[in-house]
Amino acid sequence: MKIKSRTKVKEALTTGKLDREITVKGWVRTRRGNKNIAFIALNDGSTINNIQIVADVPDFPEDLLRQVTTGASIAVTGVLAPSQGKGQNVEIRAQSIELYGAADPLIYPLQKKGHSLEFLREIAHLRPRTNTFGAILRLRHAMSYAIHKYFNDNGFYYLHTPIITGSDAEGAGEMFRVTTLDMTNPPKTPDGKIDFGKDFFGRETNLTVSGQLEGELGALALSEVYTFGPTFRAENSNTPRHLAEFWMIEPEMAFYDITDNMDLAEDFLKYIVVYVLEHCEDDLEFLNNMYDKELLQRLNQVISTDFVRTTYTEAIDILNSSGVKFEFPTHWGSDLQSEHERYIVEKHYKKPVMITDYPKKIKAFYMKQNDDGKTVRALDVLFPRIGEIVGGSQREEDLQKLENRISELNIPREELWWYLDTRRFGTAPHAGFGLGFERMMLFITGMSNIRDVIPFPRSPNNAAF
RNA sequence: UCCUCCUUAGCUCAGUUGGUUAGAGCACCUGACUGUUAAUCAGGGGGUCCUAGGUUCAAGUCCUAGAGGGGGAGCCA
Repeated sequence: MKIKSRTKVKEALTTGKLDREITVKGWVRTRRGNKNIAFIALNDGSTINNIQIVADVPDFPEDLLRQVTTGASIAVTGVLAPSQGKGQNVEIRAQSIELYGAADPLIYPLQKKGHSLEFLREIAHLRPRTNTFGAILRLRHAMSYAIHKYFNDNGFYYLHTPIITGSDAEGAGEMFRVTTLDMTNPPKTPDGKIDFGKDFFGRETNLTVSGQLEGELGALALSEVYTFGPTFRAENSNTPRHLAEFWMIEPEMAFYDITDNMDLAEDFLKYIVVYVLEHCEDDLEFLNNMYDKELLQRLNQVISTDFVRTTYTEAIDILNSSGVKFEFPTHWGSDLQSEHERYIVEKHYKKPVMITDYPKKIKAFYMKQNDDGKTVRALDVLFPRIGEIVGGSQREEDLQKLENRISELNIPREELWWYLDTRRFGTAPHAGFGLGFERMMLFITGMSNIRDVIPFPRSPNNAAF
């Protein structure tokens, strides 16, 4: 499909078919020049690179060029020609310029100078027009596509798990309530509680915190499935690594054990990195130069090394014999804190680490219990700079063991009858994990705040745009 | 939620031991320049010093509270 009479900037810059008349459309990044000649840097989002428009000022109405300022949207028709100046190979000699929309330079917030990421967060409606967010959004798309392609090519089916859930048993975090009840005067039960039986679904409902449980239902029928959708956590987390609304990828595979799970996680993560290195060179180079001089080096290192595979118990031993004084002392049974994870990944191994076999006390009910009676087949993948990027496990497929664990943790069993049915009928070994999409974005882009790798971030006290 | 730092022009920031009319760079406006590269050069306009109290002869500067933001921690992906 081709839009008649419009050439994308990316194509114009790379086509090699010179001395032909083309039309480009986009937004002005800068305009400079004098009363005889004007240079306009035009960008349409198809690439981080701008195309240079050259206009002989006397050929155009004075009023028109005056309005061609940073942020304005224009269409330019002219001849694509080798550039006379340095800095670009080709340029367009403008024959006609049409102004779609001016951007009053007195009040347009974006300037041709750099802006702080904090300032850009306040104008999230305009920040896609910056080099940085153009690069990030193109990478976000490329990664999404790579994820679907990877799973499709490997025989996985994309399963759409529900956004609205009646299950409160997953335990992955605080949930957002979904209701149509009148909040100023909700119906009450005889004992004074809110009567959710009168709510839209006839029960309490929330936004999903994970598609995993439903993912398991799919895996125990289609063998390999994955979800890729929005996920909601109402935790009051104020960190550069947490969002209230984020996207999560959750593959779930029948007949996989914990080792298969690790093999998949490593292969999958490397595939995404290879994909963006091959398809997003310009954007990555820009981010490498502007934000993180070691970005490309780190990405290349990840794909050329085997991830370390170790156990929780070994990790504790490493920490205890490290000689490092941690703020939180480590002992077998305590959860690994950020400082511990960082030491393991960044100081001890200096590469991605997969840790398995955590104490069952600190992990979720559905994880497969090991024969030692103390640990479960959990899997955390830790990345340098990011920390935990993947959390998963082999799942407990034994009905009796699963029910026992549910009882021990006082989880309401009746809400999980459908989940337990999978163990009752044709149960099978299976495993899966969750990848935080924006965490992966942080790693790929070198950005340091998760609010800068999603177009419109939602976090405590912030749902603007 | 806890700890900590920050908030001065449209943006990024300086502002000394509290002391006259609060500064710079960029942006913007005007002018100059026949090919620029975040163009350059000259000139100009632009301020609720986050808000509310307080201390003081005097507060951008010190104190208290609040709001917003950054970083760290917890929760996790």
